[in-house]
Amino acid sequence: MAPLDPARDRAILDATMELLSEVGYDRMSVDQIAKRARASKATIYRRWAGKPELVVDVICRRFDMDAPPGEDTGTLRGDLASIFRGLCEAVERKHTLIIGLSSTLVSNQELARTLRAHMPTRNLGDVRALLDRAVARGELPGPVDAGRVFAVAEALVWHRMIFTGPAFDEPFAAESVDGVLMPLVSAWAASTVGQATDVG
Amino acid sequence: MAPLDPARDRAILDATMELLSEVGYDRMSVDQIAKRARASKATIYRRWAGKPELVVDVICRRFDMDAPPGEDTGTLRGDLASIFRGLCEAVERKHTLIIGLSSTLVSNQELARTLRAHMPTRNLGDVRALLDRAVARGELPGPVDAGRVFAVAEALVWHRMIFTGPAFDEPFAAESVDGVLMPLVSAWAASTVGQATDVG
Amino acid sequence: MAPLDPARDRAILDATMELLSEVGYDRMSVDQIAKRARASKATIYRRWAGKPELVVDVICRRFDMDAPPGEDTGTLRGDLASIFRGLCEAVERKHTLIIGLSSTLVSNQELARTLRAHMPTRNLGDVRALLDRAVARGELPGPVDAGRVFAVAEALVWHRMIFTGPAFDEPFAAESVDGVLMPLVSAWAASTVGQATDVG
Amino acid sequence: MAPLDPARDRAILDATMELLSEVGYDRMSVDQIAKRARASKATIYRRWAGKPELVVDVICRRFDMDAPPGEDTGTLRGDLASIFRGLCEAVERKHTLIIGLSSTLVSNQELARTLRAHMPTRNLGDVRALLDRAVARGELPGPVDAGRVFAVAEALVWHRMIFTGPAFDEPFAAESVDGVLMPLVSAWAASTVGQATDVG
DNA sequence: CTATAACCGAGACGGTACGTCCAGTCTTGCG
DNA sequence: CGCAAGACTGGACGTACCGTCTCGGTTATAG
Repeated sequence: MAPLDPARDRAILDATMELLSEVGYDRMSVDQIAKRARASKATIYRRWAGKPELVVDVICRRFDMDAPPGEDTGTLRGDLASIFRGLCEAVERKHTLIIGLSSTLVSNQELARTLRAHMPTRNLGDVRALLDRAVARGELPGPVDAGRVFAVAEALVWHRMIFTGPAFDEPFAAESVDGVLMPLVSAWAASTVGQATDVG
Repeated sequence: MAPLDPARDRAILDATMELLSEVGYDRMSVDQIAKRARASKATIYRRWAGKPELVVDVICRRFDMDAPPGEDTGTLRGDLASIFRGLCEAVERKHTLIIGLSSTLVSNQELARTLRAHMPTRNLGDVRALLDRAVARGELPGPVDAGRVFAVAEALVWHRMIFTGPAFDEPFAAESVDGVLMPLVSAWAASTVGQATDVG
Repeated sequence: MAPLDPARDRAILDATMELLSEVGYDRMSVDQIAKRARASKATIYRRWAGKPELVVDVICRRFDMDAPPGEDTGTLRGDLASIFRGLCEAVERKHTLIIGLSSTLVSNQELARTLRAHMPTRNLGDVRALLDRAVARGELPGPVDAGRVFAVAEALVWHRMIFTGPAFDEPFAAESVDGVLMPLVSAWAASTVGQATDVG
Repeated sequence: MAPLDPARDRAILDATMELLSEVGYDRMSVDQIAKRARASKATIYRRWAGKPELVVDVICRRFDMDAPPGEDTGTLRGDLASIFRGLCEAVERKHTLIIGLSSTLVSNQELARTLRAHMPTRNLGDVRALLDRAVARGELPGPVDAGRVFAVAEALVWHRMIFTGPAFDEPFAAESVDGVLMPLVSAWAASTVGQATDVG
């Protein structure tokens, strides 16, 4: 058993995941985690430097942002709305878990980048497919970078969550899709110079 | 001296402000605040219910997001870029202060809304002026809601800060202004139905 | 309440005293002490550097070695036996309390000396009185230094406790009094040069 | 290599011996012992039930109280002083090692008895020889039980060590030999009933 | 000459205690 | 009364240690 037992990793990560959702970051104690995982604190601190690092690891490993795949509704607007609502759901579902991290994310930029890298891959593919379909249908005059679209969508959702809490209601979705995403996609497709991807 | 001495308010708010920038929310203790303000903890707790409330008050009162006023560059694009860079600067300057709040903001939504309400008033006026100038110059075919523009800009900046740290470099500004803000403003001005303001 | 509240001192010392007697030094935890004294650990550690120091203080303040006064039995032998049995009782009664200290006592000789100084004063007076009575009765031909007598008695009792545990049975007392103390006292009284007091 | 390797025994016992002298019983951890002996904790616990048992074994095997044999000085007083100083030296030399045991000795009386049984055999023979020589020379009118003499000497030395630290100076030795041991030996030799050996 | 069995070093594990630090409350004494 | 100073409870944090356990590797005797 010389190497750290991966089964303990899992038990601890699971317990942390549960507690994060139940009581939130601040009111979750390491002793609680240990007790629920039937582990000892030493076992936890042998793996992670502290509570924040543990939670970040939970995010990186468990947080697959498993948004619903994004259906094919037959229209660009419908597809975008589907994706967007999925993103809202995912963020809303995990928000307790995400919250306490911001400070750590900023103080530890490397972890932040790791988190960013692990997070949205799946949805990005969905967005790409969605845009391709729209081009194929003739709804868009040219190709659009899926990354830019997703970055803006993500920015809107996070901004909403940070400033007003996870109130992802219908007006918000409508305004985001009709007021921001659709105009942007149309403009980008019409232009021939929209190559930059540096927004997010 | 029966009423609470306003000079103490100021000393405490100043000390809190400084410490927030220096060490962040989590690692700032109330004892530190008291010591630096040459105040007693009782004096602090007589005024605020707790550490989160104090910090939110600091934000509401001190955090005027004192971005540079936004110059008149003669073009819509230049004006937008000026405002956007100012926003970046403000957020970057205060990011240590802002960061540690996210958890509090989410767990205490009322305070979050208060904060939101107090925060961007000044820049909003600048944005409004900027857009009016553009309409007057004929750069825009119709009026545009300044709130929507500002909300999107804000979302982009925060998203950037949260996920990659405050790396507000030139490519980011260019892509944000040219790739997102300009197309959006143009689209909104062209339409006649852009009234909703519910993005942020 | 700027100075440390003496009432807390007492509560903590009392709790420590009780627990020492109930469970012994090793199995007594500082958390237990805090809980029983309705105190916080911070309050304890503000006063004492650690568990050993606290216990040593308990000894110095509470441990008055309150042996029974030593009755006047009418004979030197009876008086000596009375005193000796009282000493046995005292040591036996407190032995749980005394035990865990030896290591601390040696590593901190100053505390050891303090302890030594505070411990046996009362019995020493009894011994003196006892010897005076014996001289007055003519049982002893001359005066005897009470300190020397008490030191030897103490040495015998501690030696017994350390090596065989507190088995202060009748044979031990008999041998100590008849075999050691009585011959010594007689010899000292007979001599005219027995003034040194440096045994203990 | 089916039987437990005696070389490991020795390495562990040596390491324990060293650490006991260096840091004392309480602050010596089993991990330290294992590390210094280049052994595994399992190897230690395969041989001894726990830290106290290991240390007691160290005492029993290594602690031969290797006092200098006690020279023949030609006089009873000189011989006694020689033995006594040897005892002082031995105790002083090992005091760090001995100290931390008292608590264990008391809480585990069986081990204490074992230790007691193994400890003083050698010196006891010396004392016996010394007394026989004195009788042969006519310095003593009758035989004296060596065990009683040694027990009292031991008690004096330990008492000194426990209460004032190992300050085994010349006055202490003089007072012990001339003031206690000599008078006692004389008294016992003169009596015809001094058979009890129950002091220690 | 393999195979079985015990030893061994290394070190992770659960549990428990330690000593530190912090939030929020309460007390004392001064102005 | 407000204020500064600071002690107080409660409880979480991260470290250290004990005694148990499991892992491979190595060595000795048995077949």
